[in-house]
Amino acid sequence: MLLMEYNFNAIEKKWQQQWNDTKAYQVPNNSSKPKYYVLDMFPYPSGAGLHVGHPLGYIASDIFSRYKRLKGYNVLHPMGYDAFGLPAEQYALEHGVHPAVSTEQNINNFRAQLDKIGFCYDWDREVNTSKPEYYKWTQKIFLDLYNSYFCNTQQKARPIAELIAKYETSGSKHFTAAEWQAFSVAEKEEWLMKRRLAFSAYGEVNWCEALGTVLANDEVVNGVSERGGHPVIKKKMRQWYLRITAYADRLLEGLNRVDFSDSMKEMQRNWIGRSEGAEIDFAIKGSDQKLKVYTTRPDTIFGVDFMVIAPELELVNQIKSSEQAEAVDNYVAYVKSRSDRERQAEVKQITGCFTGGYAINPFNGVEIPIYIAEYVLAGYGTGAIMAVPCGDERDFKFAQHFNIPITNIIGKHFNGQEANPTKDAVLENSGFLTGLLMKDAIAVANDKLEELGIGKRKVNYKMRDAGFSRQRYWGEPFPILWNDGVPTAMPETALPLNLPHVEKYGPGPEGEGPLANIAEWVNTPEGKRETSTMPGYAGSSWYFLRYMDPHNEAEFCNRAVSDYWNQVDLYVGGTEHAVGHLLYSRMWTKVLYDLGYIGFDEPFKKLLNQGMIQGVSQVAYIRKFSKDDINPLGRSNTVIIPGLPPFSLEEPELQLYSAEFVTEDNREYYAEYKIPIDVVNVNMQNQTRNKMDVEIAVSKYPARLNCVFITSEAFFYKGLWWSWNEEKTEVINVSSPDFFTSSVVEKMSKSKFNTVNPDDLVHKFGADTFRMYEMFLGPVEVSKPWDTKGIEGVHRFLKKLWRLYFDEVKGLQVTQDEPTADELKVLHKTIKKVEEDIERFSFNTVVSALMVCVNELNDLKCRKAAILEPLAILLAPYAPHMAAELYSALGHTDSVLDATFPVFNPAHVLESTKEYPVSVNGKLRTTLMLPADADQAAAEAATLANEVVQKWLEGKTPKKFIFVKGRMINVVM
RNA sequence: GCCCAGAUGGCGGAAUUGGUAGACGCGCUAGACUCAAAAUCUGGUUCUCGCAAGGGAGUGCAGGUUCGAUUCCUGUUCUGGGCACCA
Repeated sequence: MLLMEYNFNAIEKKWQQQWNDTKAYQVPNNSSKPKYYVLDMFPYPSGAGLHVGHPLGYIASDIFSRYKRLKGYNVLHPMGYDAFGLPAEQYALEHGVHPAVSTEQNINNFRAQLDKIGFCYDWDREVNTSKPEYYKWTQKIFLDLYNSYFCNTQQKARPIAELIAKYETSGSKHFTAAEWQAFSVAEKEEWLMKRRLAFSAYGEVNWCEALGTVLANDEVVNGVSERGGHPVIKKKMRQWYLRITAYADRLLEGLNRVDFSDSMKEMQRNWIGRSEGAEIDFAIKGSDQKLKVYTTRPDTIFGVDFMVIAPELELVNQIKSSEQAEAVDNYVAYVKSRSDRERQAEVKQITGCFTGGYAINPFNGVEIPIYIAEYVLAGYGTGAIMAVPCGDERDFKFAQHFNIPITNIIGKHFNGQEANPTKDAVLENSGFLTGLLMKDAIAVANDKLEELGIGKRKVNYKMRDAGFSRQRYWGEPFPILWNDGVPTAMPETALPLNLPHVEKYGPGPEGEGPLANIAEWVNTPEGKRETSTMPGYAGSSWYFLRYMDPHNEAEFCNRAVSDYWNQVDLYVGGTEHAVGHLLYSRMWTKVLYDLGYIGFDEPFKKLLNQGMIQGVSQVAYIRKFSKDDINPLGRSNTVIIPGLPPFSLEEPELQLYSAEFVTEDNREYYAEYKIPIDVVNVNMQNQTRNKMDVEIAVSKYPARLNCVFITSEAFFYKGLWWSWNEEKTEVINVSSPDFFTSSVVEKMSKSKFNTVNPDDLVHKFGADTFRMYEMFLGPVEVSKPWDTKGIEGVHRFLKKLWRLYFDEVKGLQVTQDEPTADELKVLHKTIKKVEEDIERFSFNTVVSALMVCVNELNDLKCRKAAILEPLAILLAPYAPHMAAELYSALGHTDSVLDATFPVFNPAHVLESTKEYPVSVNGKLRTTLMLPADADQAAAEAATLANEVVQKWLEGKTPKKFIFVKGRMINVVM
């Protein structure tokens, strides 16, 4: 009976088993077919499991992979796990479960969920970054980074041995060869550290004294630790970094050679933040020190009214006057508690502090007061800016706030009310620059600065070197040993350096990671091990290479294999990785290319961004009562229920108000409360409202039994509805009075009770329906809320499609008759649409096209194999199980996976006539049937003879007649 | 605050190059089948005036360019993502 009706459970089980048994998704590393590499962004196997938002991109890439296979490609489509990371360690801290254990559980769960959806991954290529077989190579690539430097002449990475050889023979601009040879090991290492691509230096971290640990930005909320609410300050610690800034220009250049969206490229360009400007040295009054500022506008140097330097600069202590010392120290302490983002985001409230020091303008000798302010960050430029209030809005506000007199150098272009950042004004009041157009003056000022030796042109990048160490346990250990503060690299032959097992996940002494607690691991005869571990992006910066050659024990990826698979042709993932992962992996690829390990320097040829599927949270309200308040029904806050002790409505978590009570006016008196329950949409006066069944809600979540659900009709408490009777509150006999919720669209998250689990949907409707529905929701790149209701429409469509082939009673009904012209037209129209839309990643409209096709074939009562067989193949990327079943029912013993995609024949869709829309003055008035080859003259004659057109012309002669062949007709009068 | 994106019926969305706005699906609604229900099938469904024929308005908001704008330009509002230790 399997063949009669659409039994998706049996069909999907059968084909998944068969594809598994025949290794149908195994991909060889060589083939006569052209190659195609489709990759999903590396997932972190979170403990929360998959919700319907996760597989969106996986389904899109799966469809594309299957499509490419039908088109005759050898398609690499792997999956694996970015398994190191903070959440597993956090879970270990709280529950004592070792991260390796919880990670494995999560992976098993993740895999089981993925398998149900029917993906075509080649699971023989699965990788896991937390396995020594994998992180051995992450460590090896780290050593390559450590043992390389960026050669400015060749603009590429070279082995550091070449640099050492150069130092030994010819020295550098800082030292002679003889001096180099006389340096101690530590001194040599200090110089080399300035060049290594992976290097160690001091940097600031979020330090929480109370917890004795370094915190991730995620763990800091409003300046205090998320756990416990302890103060968090900035603290300098020795850290590892990757010298990504050396690659800034090449990362910019590479963007021209990849197919990413313009906005994605724009975000990366802005992140890199290349700017051309000048560094200028200002003398400091009464000091030998210089104040070095970076500016992109040296033309405004005569308009400098004050300087602002980053509060954390060492210089602050040297220039602060004794009168200002206390204020400066207080301000510096305040800034230490602020995150970089807070420091830049705060614009309304201007903060800062005068240091008491003055810089001297080199051109006119004017004394310029030096301030510190949080909006200047030490990491960008020189950490000091020259402020020109007439030309910069923030400087202007700062000057106003501190009553600093403003110098006007642009005459009438500055009105004294707001700054004018123009470059097109003629400079006034500007010494040797007076009379020049500002944009021309930039070069003149730069020339002068360089001539006088007080400044030089400088290209700057906003991007900073990437912090590469974490004071954590669950990450790759560094293959580095320390001796008296000097690091040495372990030999590659000693890799992997295994992550030791620990029993405790708490921090080590001095904020070091948990590894510092294992003395026997840290102390070795060769030196002390580095105790921090690598960050999450270490393993994910090169994983796309390991998939090509996942079991290679001799190298991370064989060169011949990476030459075959080459770049990832299609990379699918979210925009949230725009500047993190994508930049890091692009940098690593460039380094590996420079060092000759691979033959391409951009990892991802085409990037497809997937939108986020948001959850719809249901909200009830909690009344925020004040002391003398009465509840919204005009009664006191106490509800009396006969036979029960009176309860007060002043225990907010217990009373949930129906949304009908909340209006715009009184909204401030209510707080939102997320409800874990599905709702029913009801139409009321042309408005959709969400009605919740309180009894079901309570039965599903027994903890809610003690809640009071308040509606205008009655309230629900302890499983009963009670009336709002003036005299006495009594049980009423009603079928659920309406309890309304309002809905909020937001990120899917367990805490908001708005997650939807794909397993339930696959169980109820089948994987094929689920896959199609995810695509049908909308464009894959766009974020949209999930609505489970619509899935039934897609399920109905698949059943309808099934019934084209099968009669419930009579079974397979397909005939071998010759198809009619109409039937061929429907098929070929669909082939064209499906192919074009998949090629442009418009996956949602493909589903519509298939629906239209099935509707039309149904109208034509088409049961012909010549039509239905190609249709099954068109369906295969989206609903592979059903397609396989139909294909085999049509008599095929070969696999639908390797069928040939139907070829579009334009002869079948030719039309002899075209219905033209006819507008008068741009407004559509009628349509007109014309021969497809009608020319302008014929069209004009037919149009003017048309009754409706004549009516609108009112006897006048049209001024203009517009005819766009095959498109439209417009008569202008 | 800065960077990026988005806004179209009751809902998700379609309109690919500036050319018939609302395909397809959900929901709603009327009907067929049924003792009834489910399932299935058929019709209707942007708003608005009108018995109808036929008008008018309409793609967040305000302008502009054009014979013609959801599409291009300027400004603006709101929503989402990112902002360097979540991944």
